[in-house]
Amino acid sequence: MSVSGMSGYDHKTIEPRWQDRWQQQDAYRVGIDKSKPKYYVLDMFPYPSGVGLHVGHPKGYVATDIVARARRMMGHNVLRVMGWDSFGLPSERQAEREGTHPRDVTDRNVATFKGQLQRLGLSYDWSREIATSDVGYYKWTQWIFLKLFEKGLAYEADVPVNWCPALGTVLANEEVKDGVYIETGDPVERRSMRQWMLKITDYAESLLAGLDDLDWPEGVKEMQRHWIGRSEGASVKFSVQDSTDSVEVFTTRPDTLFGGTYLVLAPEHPLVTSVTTAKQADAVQAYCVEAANRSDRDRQSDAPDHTKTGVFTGSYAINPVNDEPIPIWVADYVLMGYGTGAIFACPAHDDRDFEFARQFGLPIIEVVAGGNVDEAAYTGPGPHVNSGFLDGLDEADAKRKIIDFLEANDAGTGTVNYRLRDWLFSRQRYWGEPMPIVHPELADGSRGAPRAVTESELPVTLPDLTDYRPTEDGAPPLARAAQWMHTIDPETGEALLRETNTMPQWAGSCWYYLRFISPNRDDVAWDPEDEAYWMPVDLYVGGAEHATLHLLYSRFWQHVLHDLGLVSTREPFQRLFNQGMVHATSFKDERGKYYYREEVKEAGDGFVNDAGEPLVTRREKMSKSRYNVVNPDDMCDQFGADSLRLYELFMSPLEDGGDWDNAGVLGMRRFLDRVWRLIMGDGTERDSGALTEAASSADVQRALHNAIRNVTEAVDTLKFNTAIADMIVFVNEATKAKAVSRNDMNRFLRILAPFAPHLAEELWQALGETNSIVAADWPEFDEAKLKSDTITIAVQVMGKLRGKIEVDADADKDTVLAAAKAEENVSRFLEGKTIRKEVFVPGRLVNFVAN
RNA sequence: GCCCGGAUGGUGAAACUGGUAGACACAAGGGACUUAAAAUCCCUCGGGGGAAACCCCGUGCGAGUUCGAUUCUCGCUCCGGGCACCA
Repeated sequence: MSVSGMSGYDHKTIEPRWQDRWQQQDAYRVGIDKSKPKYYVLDMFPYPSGVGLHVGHPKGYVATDIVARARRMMGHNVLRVMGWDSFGLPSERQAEREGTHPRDVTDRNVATFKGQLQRLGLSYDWSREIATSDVGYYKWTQWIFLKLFEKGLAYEADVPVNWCPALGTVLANEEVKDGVYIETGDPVERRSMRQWMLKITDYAESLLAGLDDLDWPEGVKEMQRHWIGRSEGASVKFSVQDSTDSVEVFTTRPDTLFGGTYLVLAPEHPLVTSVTTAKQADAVQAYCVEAANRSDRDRQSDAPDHTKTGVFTGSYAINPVNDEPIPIWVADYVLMGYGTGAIFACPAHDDRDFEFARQFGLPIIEVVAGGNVDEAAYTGPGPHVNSGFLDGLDEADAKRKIIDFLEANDAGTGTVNYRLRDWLFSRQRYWGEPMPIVHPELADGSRGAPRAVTESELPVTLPDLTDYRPTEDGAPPLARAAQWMHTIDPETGEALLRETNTMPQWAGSCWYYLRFISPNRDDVAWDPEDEAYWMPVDLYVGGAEHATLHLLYSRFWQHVLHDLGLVSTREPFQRLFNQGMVHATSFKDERGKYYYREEVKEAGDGFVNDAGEPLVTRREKMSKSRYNVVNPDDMCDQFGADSLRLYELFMSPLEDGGDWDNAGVLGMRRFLDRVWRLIMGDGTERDSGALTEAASSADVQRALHNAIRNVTEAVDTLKFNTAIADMIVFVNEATKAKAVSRNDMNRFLRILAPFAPHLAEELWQALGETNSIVAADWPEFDEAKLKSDTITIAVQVMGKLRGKIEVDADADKDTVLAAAKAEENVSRFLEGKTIRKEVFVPGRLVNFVAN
């Protein structure tokens, strides 16, 4: 596959030339004239991994680049920036393997990424580049943490973590599966460790409410709503028989309390020991130990296929609605992390309770009519029965009445519960932000209560280390930096110990959109006036994989900052768009080994390897491990960045990923070659372009104005694939006509410029323009030019297409109907029939209903 | 299991609030130009029938609403993503 030899379009000289020129001219410097409207378009910034980019990554960047370039031409100040989410575990691991410092690894990876992005001609203002691992950046991450701490939203707590003894480190939930570390297979155990938590649960209601007005994909909003998981119900107090203890449970169905036949505590519930009778003590303890060894994740992930387990404590609780004693059980189908860690079970109307009751022979009492509770739990609607004063009521009324009853009898209240948990914010890792926290060093060498360092002590810089693994006793790696860890209070001289946990990778990405506003200021995190001008982000484009975590965490910080009066908007990202994942063909043999495209041969219908064994070909997500990545650098070499940019968006709608095909890039290259020839000719004597001073034909003009209209709309709707098709149609029309006016070509280059900036600039200058096309005005389309004198009307008989007629665009209904009836084929189908109905759709079709 | 998306030619895909299914591109085939090749330009390109005009069938499957359904409704199948004992 190669590009045309005769064409004068040589991307290898044009693209570097204009990239250099734009850089010299500072063409993408963000404007500061605040009288102009602003547009903040943001890409989810990447984690600079060691392997570099493949062609799937820049799809979103190209889309935002087109929006940015077009908006500049439309007269907006555009904030268009790029940075690096550069703290994180992979760099730390890579550094460990190479025996270098994570900072060096990071710098090298950033350089690779940046080089690849720059070749694509993306119009970032690189003077605003940031990296979360730079001291000048993380100083302000620490500053925000102080705000959270001061507001009581950061606290320490003992929580279970995934501890991997072999690696001597704590692992994230997503790194653990089936009790082992997914990468090495080393076993992971649960340990309770003191961890920093952020109280995101305080913002559950705020985060839920804020979603309504956001211009986000409905699916993402739904996922966040589900993640937050608001449920209304009641908290009910059950006193324990013959004891002063009482158990509090949360339920969304307080109306079924009369059907409560037992109570269940989570194995970790603090009352388990005190309610267990001496006779049951051994059994309960054995059960709890076993449950403790299974991680929360395991307990939950295999839940559906597992039969329920549990053990009776020996005691009874008193049901407050009827004073009946019901047994108290311990079972791991109740989770300590949700509600109160205890439930009352109503097996007749809850699937899980039903299964458990069946398993252990516990009674099942129907309290809502409508099902058959001997067969299965009934969760549908129906009148209450066997429920005393609730009998006959529907669910909503029964709930109201029972809550009134509970409140009147001091046995419970109506409450709201959330599925959302507090955010585990500390990591026992090196390559992250140190926490701006110190503890008094007590006489025995242990740590006292945490307190914040003063703002003037920021940044708390990350000390240099050579060994990044946690210490033998499980302390984070920063504990090795003894000199750094031991410090003194600058005012009192008190001995202090620095916090040795670092922040998770999410921290830096939580607020980077704010730092881009004033990236080079070291006196403030962001300038308040500039913040008020630029925020919120008008368009945020990135992968759907961040639907909950990153987007929820960022919103949380923004809400807190808004409550503190530090930012002007409550929501950070007004409009969100998820670009799709790019797929490519992969080749795999029976053993599951992958092959590169170059290693396989076509054979009949399929492909074989060198040994002639048939291979399975599949369309899979593009990734290094599947041997199906395409490097954007290769595409830039072969076809040029402009062709690559066009293909990224032409291949499919932005929200669908699409299947990569190098031949498609060639197709875009052919299109650009035709654009070149229209203006420059093919380099031979007999053809020196198609430009005329006279006006283009009506057909050519119609195609041009249609393209202008659709490209203009696409800047807003992001439907670039069809916009590009319309530009192609114009170029095909103009090529066929062999003549197009200089003026029209001038207009066309301006709508092409956001897509293929290098070629457009080259040809723009060839037309005699002296200012850069980057700063040219956006062309308007002329509605009148879109209309044609005649239109084609489809003619149907009984809903089937029988002919087409050509009529004047302004022909009235009677004229059109007459012409339709006269059409040869149509008249044949109408012959001998009576027309019962004439359907007339102006400008489109007529349909005769006849029999 | 639950929630959210999808399914259209050999391929990626178009089709605006129900109105000419397959724009545009890739691949394939044919032709022109050329000593030849590349490039370029032109033609064909959902399936079947027919010399042609045209006809029949066709948007995952099965029903329905309608003059008319890729589009709306109901019931399925398959694929992708998310959540998964959340009381």
